[in-house]
Amino acid sequence: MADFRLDDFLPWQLAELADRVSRGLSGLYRDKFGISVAEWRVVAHLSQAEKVSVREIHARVRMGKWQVSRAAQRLESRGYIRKRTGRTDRRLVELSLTPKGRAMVNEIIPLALEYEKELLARVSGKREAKDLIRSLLKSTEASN
Amino acid sequence: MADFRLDDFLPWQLAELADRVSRGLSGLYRDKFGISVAEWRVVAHLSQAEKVSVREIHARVRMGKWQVSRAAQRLESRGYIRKRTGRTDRRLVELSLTPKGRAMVNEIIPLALEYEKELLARVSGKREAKDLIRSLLKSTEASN
DNA sequence: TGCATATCGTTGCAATTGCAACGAAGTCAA
DNA sequence: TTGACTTCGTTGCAATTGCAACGATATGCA
Repeated sequence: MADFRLDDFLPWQLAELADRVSRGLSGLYRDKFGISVAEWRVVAHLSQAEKVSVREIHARVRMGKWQVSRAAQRLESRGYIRKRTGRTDRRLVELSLTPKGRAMVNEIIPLALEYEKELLARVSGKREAKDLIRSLLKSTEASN
Repeated sequence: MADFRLDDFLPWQLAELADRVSRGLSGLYRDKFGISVAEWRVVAHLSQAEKVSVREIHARVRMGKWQVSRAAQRLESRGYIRKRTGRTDRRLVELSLTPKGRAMVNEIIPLALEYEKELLARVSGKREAKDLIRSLLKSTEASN
């Protein structure tokens, strides 16, 4: 039963890899803008749409909604986003980027894309790589 | 600059995937044996070798050494491992599985391997998949 | 040998996290 | 309209985590 090597075990490899990549990437924006991974995810998501509710981000990015809430608080206090009560449904809180936040995102995104590119540069078959990840994500989708 | 989709971004995909897989896997041993992910990693690592020091696990699995230390404490208090001061270097603490711990590991490992197998089952090109992960791990190795 | 320095594992403490409970707002049916 | 029920976002609190400092041991150089 000694035929188990932890460093050949896919779940562990994925955890290790994700951790390294996350740390590497966060280095790109932590120092410069003082935002955390959670905060980066929120603003990155906001860059895709005009107004987004906490609920939507929670569902999409699968962060706890309290996590989104606290990230939004910090981002607002630093002037990166604006929070406004929803017009039609007043339970909702609409988040949107301020010009300052937009500027920050516009500065980070190229760095992030560059980081991703370099990550894949040394890998043979980038196409297959992305397909594989997508496939794995699909196959774990049920485990909500 | 709206050409950035978070859910197509590799770092985020990896984080999401690793999280899902980790949760799914831990379900296999959490209920049955009441051990955490950190504790599982320690015993899994111990299954490969007779005696291992805290230091070695810390370096290998890249858990904080205090994390290893605390996991070892809990594992010892439940009778899964034994801690003993190193013979030659008395600063070291040698960790080893008790029979009870060995039995637990022998029960978990097949489940873990089965889980990994199912994870890859729906993926075309398992060989390439493992190669890809290894390749990515290699390319992020410097970012210690 | 003796003293400075390094390493190992643990622990105290502060920061972070996750959960569960809450108030506010909305929905639906009677 | 009222009252039961649901949903949204926030927050209090407890558990977890990470760091930095510590005691104990080892090493190396004068």
